[in-house]
Amino acid sequence: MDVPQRKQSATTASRVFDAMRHDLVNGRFTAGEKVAINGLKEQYQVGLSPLREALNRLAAYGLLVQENQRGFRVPRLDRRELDDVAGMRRELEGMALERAILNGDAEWESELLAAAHRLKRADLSPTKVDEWEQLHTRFHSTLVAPCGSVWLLRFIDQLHDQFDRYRRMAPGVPAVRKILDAQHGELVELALGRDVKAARALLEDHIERSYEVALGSCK
Amino acid sequence: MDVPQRKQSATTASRVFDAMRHDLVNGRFTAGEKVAINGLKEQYQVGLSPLREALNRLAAYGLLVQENQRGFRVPRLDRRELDDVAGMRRELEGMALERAILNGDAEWESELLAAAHRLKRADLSPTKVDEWEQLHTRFHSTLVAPCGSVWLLRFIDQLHDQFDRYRRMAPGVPAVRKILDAQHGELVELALGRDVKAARALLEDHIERSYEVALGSCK
DNA sequence: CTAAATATAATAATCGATTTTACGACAACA
DNA sequence: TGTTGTCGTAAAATCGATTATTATATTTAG
Repeated sequence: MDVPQRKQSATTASRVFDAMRHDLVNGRFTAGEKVAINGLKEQYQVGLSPLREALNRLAAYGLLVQENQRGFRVPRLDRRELDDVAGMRRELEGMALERAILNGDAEWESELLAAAHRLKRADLSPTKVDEWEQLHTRFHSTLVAPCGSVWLLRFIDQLHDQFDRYRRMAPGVPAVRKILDAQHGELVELALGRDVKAARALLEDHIERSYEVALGSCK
Repeated sequence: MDVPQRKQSATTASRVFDAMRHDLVNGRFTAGEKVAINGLKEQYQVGLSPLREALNRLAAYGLLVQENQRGFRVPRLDRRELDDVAGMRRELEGMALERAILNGDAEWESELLAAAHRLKRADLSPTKVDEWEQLHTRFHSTLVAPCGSVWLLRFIDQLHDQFDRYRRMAPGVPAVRKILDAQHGELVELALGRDVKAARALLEDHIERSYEVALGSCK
């Protein structure tokens, strides 16, 4: 038996898109810098056409800004932009969570418990941050998954990527991190208990606290 | 005095993106059809590279769907998709209108009046539909413009394009059209009167009625 | 006759090279 | 000194051709 190839016949452009998206969100690019296309060609070992196609997608997605005739730039870290992103996350994820709690079935409950458990067990040691981040993203997306709106989920993902770019640039705050981790468990409890109002309030508080940590990247 | 050239040195890819976005929203492509890249090359009189870059952006934007190794397709018209889009429009534009009414200044009031007036005066004769559509879009975007969130406006634009694709495919309903047109004026009144609740309720009703018209494209 | 296997045609994706545009240094002029 | 204009270089955008993949037609085995 052979493993079905990781992404069935992914195209070069898609692979570059995924890789760059990951690298942008995780702060591997300096905010505000101009993207050196020829440099990226070597960095990702690809040709110009698929690379440019990936850059175009990333710009449409909002992780790059495109200026006609003068290439692509990594967006600056801007306090007001972060305010906007965090505020929209509160609104949209709050809305999505309410709906998810109303719609979510037993299967969702199981997956949510599983996602929370995996996240709690994952360690946050410097070498495994990426893995932790992935589980964290997975947890939050599981939480709102059954909200019933594809577009809402799409917007939330997009905002999450924007937000994480700031958060990953910011210095960690262990004390707050501890609170945030605890809130993940509490969120699961409230969600399973179908306490719509309390769950939403907690999620909004969770985002608010994360926001305060993320602010550290704007100074 | 010379008119600053319409789009200062826009790139070929951007021009194609704009043109195709317009054509997709206005139903110049058959829903569900596979995009014949070589055909488009002739249709828009451009080479392959800028065309593909435009297609990639449109896919990231949601007006095309991209399937690795098998090109691009025009999304199908799907009843549930329309439900989702309309529902999200109600939520997000409602939210944006509330904020806009709280933030909007005198300049906004003027622009809103102007936009509403231009729309009312525009005729809807078959040859000038495009012009009317443009004024209509302009009106709705002016209405929510001072909501204070760039991301909210971005999502609203995106949803508007999605929605209009359905509406423009649907047969017109003159009786409803008349009501909708009247509502534009009422929206201005309520907005200028800073009646947040009533304005939001009316906007949501407005979207609901448009939705019922747009439904005609799914049968 | 049906279904799997193979060959063929169509088209998507990518590459390498060319053309076009912007940016910075320097010179000419006010 | 400050402004404007020109040139050279670097980079972005585009083109034309090639390669890889999928879809279609045809063959062949059961």
